[in-house]
Amino acid sequence: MNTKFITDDHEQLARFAKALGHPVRVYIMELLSTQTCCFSGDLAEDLPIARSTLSQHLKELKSAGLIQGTIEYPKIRYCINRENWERAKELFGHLLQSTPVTDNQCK
Amino acid sequence: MNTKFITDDHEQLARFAKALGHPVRVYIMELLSTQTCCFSGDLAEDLPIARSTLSQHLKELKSAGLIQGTIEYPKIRYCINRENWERAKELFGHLLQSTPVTDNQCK
DNA sequence: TTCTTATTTCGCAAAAATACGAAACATAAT
DNA sequence: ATTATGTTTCGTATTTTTGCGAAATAAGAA
Repeated sequence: MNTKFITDDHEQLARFAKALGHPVRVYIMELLSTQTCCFSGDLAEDLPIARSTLSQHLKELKSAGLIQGTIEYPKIRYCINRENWERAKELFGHLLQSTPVTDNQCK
Repeated sequence: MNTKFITDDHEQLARFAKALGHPVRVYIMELLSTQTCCFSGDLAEDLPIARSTLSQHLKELKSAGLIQGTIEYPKIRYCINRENWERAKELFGHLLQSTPVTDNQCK
């Protein structure tokens, strides 16, 4: 409980991870990361959940900064937020690519 | 709601992501990914949370398969579960490294 | 055997996530 | 002005997560 062990990067990474912590949201991000964009209705046809539920998942991804929506009436086009996606890439990459030492080197 | 849009990989990635969806757990995994192992008590000294709370975070990481503990009385040595960590690396890597096309290619 | 140590489990409470259907919204078409 | 369309917000219920302190546990030391 000393100075500050949990950094802003830890917090940010946790926020991104939490947003990815549901299969539906993983599915959406995967789709968006290959296809650049999509409409809520198209997703709704694929996924076995209510549209209102899907909308909430989109809202979460949006509030985590991973996607953004632009209105194209009567639809809404959802795309990846590239800047933050890059940031997520960096943070996850840093965490996952760190190479654990051979073994048994506890402090 | 057709055949199966959400795959086992989506589920697995979501499970890993969810486990990483808390700053304390990110901190722990970062520590373990550089330092190979640690004891619950050492973490407890660093982190501003009750020991029982820390224990629950460790339990969650364990049940997500990201870490494992071996008893060394009176302590417990926690290490990364390398096999699953590799799996997480693959899954996250695949998702994050996919290159979105230039723009505007909705279906 | 009794004490000590490191950690976990238990019991609880508060907050957040998940999900649904109904209703609301904003615009474009009629 | 009314209707149609795609999506979101609202209200609600259920489940899960987060957090704490107190009690339990398990083994080694005294």
